[in-house]
Amino acid sequence: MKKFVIIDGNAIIHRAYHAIPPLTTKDGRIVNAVYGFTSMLLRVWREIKPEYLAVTFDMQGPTFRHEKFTEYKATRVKADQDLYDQVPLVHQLVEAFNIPIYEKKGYEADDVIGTIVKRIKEQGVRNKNIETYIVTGDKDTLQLIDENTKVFTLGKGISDIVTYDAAAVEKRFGFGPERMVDYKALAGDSSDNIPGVPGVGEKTATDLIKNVGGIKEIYDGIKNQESRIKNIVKPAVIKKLIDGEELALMSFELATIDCNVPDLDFNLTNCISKEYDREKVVKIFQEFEFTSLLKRLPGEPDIATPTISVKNKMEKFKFVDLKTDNEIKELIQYIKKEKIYAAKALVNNNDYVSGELRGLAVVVKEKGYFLNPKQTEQFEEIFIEEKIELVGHDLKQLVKVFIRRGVEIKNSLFDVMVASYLLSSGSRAHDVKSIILKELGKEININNQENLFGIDGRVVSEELFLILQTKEKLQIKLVANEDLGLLQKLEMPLIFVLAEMELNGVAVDLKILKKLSTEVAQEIKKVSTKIYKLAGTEFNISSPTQLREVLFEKMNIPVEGIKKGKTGLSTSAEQLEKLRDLHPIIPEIENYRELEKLRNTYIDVLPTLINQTTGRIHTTFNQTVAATGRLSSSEPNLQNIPIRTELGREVRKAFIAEPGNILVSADYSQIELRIVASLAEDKRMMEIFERDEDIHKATAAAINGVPLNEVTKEMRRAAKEINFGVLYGMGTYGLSWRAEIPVWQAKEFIEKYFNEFSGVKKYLDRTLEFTRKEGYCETLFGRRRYIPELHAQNFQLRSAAERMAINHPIQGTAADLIKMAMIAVNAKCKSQNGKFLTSDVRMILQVHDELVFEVKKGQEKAFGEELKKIMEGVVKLRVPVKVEVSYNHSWGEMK
DNA sequence: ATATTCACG
DNA sequence: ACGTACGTGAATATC
Repeated sequence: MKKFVIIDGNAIIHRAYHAIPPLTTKDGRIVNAVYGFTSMLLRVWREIKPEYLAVTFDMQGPTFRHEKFTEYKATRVKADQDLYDQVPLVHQLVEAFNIPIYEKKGYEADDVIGTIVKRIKEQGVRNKNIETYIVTGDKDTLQLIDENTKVFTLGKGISDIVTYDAAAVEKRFGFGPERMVDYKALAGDSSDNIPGVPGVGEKTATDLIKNVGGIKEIYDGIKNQESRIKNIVKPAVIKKLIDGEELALMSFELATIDCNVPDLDFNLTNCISKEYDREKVVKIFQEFEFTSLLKRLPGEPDIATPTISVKNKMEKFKFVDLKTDNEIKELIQYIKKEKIYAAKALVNNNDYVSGELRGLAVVVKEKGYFLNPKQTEQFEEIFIEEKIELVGHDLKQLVKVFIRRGVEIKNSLFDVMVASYLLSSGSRAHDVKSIILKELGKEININNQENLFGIDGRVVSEELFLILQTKEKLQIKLVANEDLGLLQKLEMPLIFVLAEMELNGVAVDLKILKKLSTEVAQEIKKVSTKIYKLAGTEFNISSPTQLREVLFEKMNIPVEGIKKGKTGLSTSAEQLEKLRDLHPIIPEIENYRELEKLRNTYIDVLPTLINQTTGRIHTTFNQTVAATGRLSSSEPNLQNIPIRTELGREVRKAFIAEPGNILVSADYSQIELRIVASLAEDKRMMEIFERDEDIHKATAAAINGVPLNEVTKEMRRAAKEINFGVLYGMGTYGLSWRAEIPVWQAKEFIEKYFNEFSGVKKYLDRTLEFTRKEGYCETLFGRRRYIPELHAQNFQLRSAAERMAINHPIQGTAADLIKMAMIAVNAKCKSQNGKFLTSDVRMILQVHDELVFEVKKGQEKAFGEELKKIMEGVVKLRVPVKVEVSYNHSWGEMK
C-alpha cells in the first residue's frame, strides 16, 4: 500500500506560530512558523516515508461559505503581520522541496484536501489502494477519515501529535468520522463561528448522535413524531431543535467540506515524492538559520529512523504481533516455562507518577511482544511469580506503574542499569546505549520509540532483546566480583522502596512559599538598589564577570589573597568573606546572593513542581549516580533543601505533613565517624562512642592532652575539622586552611591526632595499600569502587585518587547501612503481623543519613520507637549505632 | 557546552 | 614542586 501525505500548510503555520517562541534570524526576521512547518514536514517525511506528497494553502479573500453566511469566521481576529510575512517563505521552501502546492480561490484548504482525498480514492481503485494521511493543526478534517484516510493533528504542543483513524474518532467523540459534520451542525464551532443549534452544546450533541443519529434522522424523527425520539430526547431539547432547524441546516452546510472543488488541477503523478534541489534547500536553511534541521534532511545519514540500527545485525530476533487472548495465554505459559523475561512499561508523557499506561514491551528469549493496556492487564499474573526473573533497564519505572495499578511485583528483579553501576560506580554511563555498547560491543541508535503512528513496539522490544543479552554478561562479571549478593540483597529490594517513595511524594505548603516569594522579591529589590548606589553603577550582580569588574577594577577593592579561577579573580562567598570589612558593598552582595539562590532554586521553583494529579512533589531518587553508593535526588533535588541559614530554614518549613498526619524524621548520629572507628578498630575512638561522648570534644581533649572539662570552644572547633578531614583524606594545608590555623599547627595537630588514634592511621594506610594493589577499594559490605588513577604519575591526579580511596569505604558503608535500614523498615510496614500499615506510614525522603516519614497522627510515637530500633540494629558495628528521632508538622521545625 | 556559584550530607 | 577535603544537583552567565 502506497502512502500519500497532504499537509494543511495554513493550519500548521498557525499552530507553529503560536506554539514556538518568536525565533529570529540575525537580521531580525521572525521565522518561528517556517521553522515549525519545516520541522513537521521533515518529521512526516522520515516517519511516514510517503510515496506521494502535497501541500495545500488557503487563499486570501472570501469563500463560498462567507457568501452563504456573512458571520462565517467573523470571530477570528486578524493574524499578526509577523505571521503573514512568513507565508511566502513557506511557499518558497515547499517549492525548493519540489512538492506541489494546491490552493483555489474561493475555497479553503480543507475543501482542496477533501477534493484531493476524493480523487485519490477514485484513482486509488485503479492504483490498488493508496493510504492517505492528512497532516493538520485542527480537527476540521476529521470528517474525511475512512479506512484508507487518517488524520495527524497537533495536540498540545508542536511536537505532540495525535493520530486519528476511525477508531480514534470513535474513542474521542463517541461516534465515527461520518458523523463529524452532524456534530458541528448541532454543537457548532466557536472558532469558525459556526452557530449550531442554540442551546445545544457538546454533550447534548454527542448524546443525540449516539442515540438517534445524524441531523437527518433527528429532524425526520421529530417531524414524524417517532416514539423513540420522545423516549430518548427531553422535550426541552426537542423544542430547541425545532427552533434551531434553519441554523442547524446552515451549519451542516458550512461544516461540510466540499470535495468537488471545480477545476482543481490535481494530478497524482505530480505528487510523486521526488528528488529535491538539495543545494537550494540548504541555502534557504542557512538563510533562515535552521542549522539544527540540516541533519534531518532526507538523504542524510538518518539518525532518527524509527528502528534500532545495530551495526551487527539483530540476529535471530523475532517480533510477534499479539492479537487474541489465547496468544497472550500462550505467552504467559512460555514465560512460566522459561522462567526469565525482560520488560519495559511505557506511559504517557514519560510521567511515571501520574501518566497513563500505554503499553508493555516483553521479550522472552528471541521473541519480542508489545502488549496494549488491555492485554497488559491479562499479563499481570506473571508478576506475582516469585520464581520468575524479570530483567530490565531502570525497572523502578515499571515497578511504579504497577504499584499504581495495585499490582505488587514478586518476580526476582535484575536491573541492568544497577548491575552496570555496581560494576563501575565511578562511571555515569549506565543508559541503555552505553551498556549495550560496553557489554555487547554493539553500537545502537535508539530512535524515537514514538512515531506518528504511536509507540513502535518493535523498537522497544528490540532494545529489550539486547538488554536480555547484556544481563548474561553482567551477571557473570558480578559473580566474579562477588557483587551479585549486593545486587540481589540490597539494590534490587531497594528499587521497591524507592518506587514507593517517589510515588508517595511530599506535601508542600504553597501559602508559605507564596509569602516567602513576595518578601524575598521585595528584599532583593532593596538590596540591588543599595548595591547599585554603593557601586555607583547598575550591573548584573548575578554575573561573576560583571561583579568582578565592578569590585576589583572599578571600585579598586584590594585583591590581595583573592583566589583566581580559570577566567580571573573569584567572587565566591569564600573570597568575599575576606573582603567583608573592606567595603560595605560586600555584605550586601552576600545578602543578594543568598536571596537570589533561595528564590531561584527553591521558593519560586518548588510550586511549579507540584504534580497536578497528586498535589505533591515527587522527586526521583537516582540509584546509579553517586560513585560511593549514595543515592542522589533530582527534579527536584530534595536532598539539598536549605537548613543552615535562618531564611533557608523558612523554605524547609514549607515541607509539611498533610492534615491528620505528622512528619517523623530519624537521623543517624555521627554515622561516618562511627564507621571509621569500627572499620579501623581504633580502641580510643571506639571508647568515645561506647561512652556516648561528644566525639569532637573528646577528640579535642585527646589531641590537646587535657581533660574533657578543659576543652575550649576553639579546641573543639579545630578537632571537628580534623575529624571531618579524616573522612575526606585531608592534608596539612587543607586542614590549616579549613580550621584557620597556621600550617605548622595543622601539621602538629595531625601528628598528635594519629598518635592518639593510631588505629585510624593504620587503617588509612591499610586502605591505600589495598587499593593500590587491587585497583579498587570497598565498603564493609563489598561495594567496590575502582580507582585506577591511584597509580597516576601526576601528583594532583594521584592525590585526588588517594582521597577518593580513603573516602569511599566510609561514605559508602554509611550509604549501604541506610539502604539496608530502608529495606528493613519497609518490610516491617508490609509484614503480616507488622503493626504499621503502608497506608499509615509512608517513607517520603532520604537525605544520606536521615529518613523522613509521613505518619498518621497518633501512631508517630510507637512508629518512631520501632524505627529507631530497626535503624540502630540493622547492622552490628564495633561501636553503638545511634539514631535520633524527631516529630513535627513541618520538616523545617525538626530539632 | 562550560564555568561559576551555592544548596545539602 | 605540586595545590589544597569527599559526595551530589541546579541555576545562571557566557562562549
